[in-house]
Amino acid sequence: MPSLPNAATMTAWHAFLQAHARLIERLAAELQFERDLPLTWYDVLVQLQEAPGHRLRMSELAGAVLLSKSGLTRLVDRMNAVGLVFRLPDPGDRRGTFVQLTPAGLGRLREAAPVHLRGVQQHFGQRLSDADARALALALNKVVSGLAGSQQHQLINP
Amino acid sequence: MPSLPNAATMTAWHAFLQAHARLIERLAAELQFERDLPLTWYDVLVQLQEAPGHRLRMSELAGAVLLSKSGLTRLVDRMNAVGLVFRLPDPGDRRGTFVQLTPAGLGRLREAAPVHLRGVQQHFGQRLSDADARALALALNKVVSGLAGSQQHQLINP
DNA sequence: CGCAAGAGGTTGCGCGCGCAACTAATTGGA
DNA sequence: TCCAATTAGTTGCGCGCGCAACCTCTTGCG
Repeated sequence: MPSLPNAATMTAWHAFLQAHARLIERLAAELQFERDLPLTWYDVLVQLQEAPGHRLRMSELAGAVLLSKSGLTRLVDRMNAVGLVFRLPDPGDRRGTFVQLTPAGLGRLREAAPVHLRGVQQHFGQRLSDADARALALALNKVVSGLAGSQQHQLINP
Repeated sequence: MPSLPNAATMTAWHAFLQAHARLIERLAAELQFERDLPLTWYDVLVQLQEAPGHRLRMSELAGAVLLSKSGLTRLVDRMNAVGLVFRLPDPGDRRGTFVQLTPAGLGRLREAAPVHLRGVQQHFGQRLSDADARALALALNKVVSGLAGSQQHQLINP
């Protein structure tokens, strides 16, 4: 049975929440105002750009950008409507759908990336020593792998 | 002019985003299913409980829980409707409104806190050594104070 | 085979939030 | 003193998201 968090843990926890909220707010605002691009759209563009053939299955993409299936469906609808991505049926599995980056989408990403990366460096990287960054990555990856290991919350008996 | 983030920074950044998304999702789900309480409500209850007289001004509370004014107005509406908090005019400044915890609200908080704190320990604190926790707090507080210092994004010339 | 069980996506629906406009009260000059 | 500028909070509105139900296609087991 787990005990309660100690003071050091709670301090880290509060700093973590504060940092995330402020950083995301700031980065999203910068991207929106300087490149007219929501952060969610940017995430999709990055994931597709990194994927082989610049395309991913809907479900893979949903997992990568931490969105629900329905949320991604509508997001892809919107991005498709303005020509940044398009849908492509999977010939091998006719249930499946690929999402692929268009040249326009790649262009938008190339415009936006410097703004976003500059923000990450300016508001996050710049404040951290190399040791800080390594310590952060190490500690938070422990947390992530711990969460990935434990299973879904038990809701009902199927 | 800021340079671009290095590899260590980007690694830390990705771990940070992953950890936050997974942790919040998990903690919110646990609180919802075990105590039928949204995480946002829990945050409000905590802030009020910590405040002198168990009450805060709307604007102070909005800042503390990282919500917009309108968002907090509706949230307090809902929590008031089920008797966890109530509004109280400020006699000293008749524009202002206090929000105060009811006994029922304090009760709900006391039921919920062990669940939430157990989750923080189990999914976050437990994975971290004392040194990890201190390093996290130190690094992230640097980030937060950096953000607090830089001013609002310049939108228009008034 | 043939049909039940499961997986991939989309749609109906409602909710929580932010933005901008608004009201009411306070403050600070000229 | 008085009125413009500011501050506190609420309301109208629309958007982005998750949940659950649904449809289609695939898989596996008799």
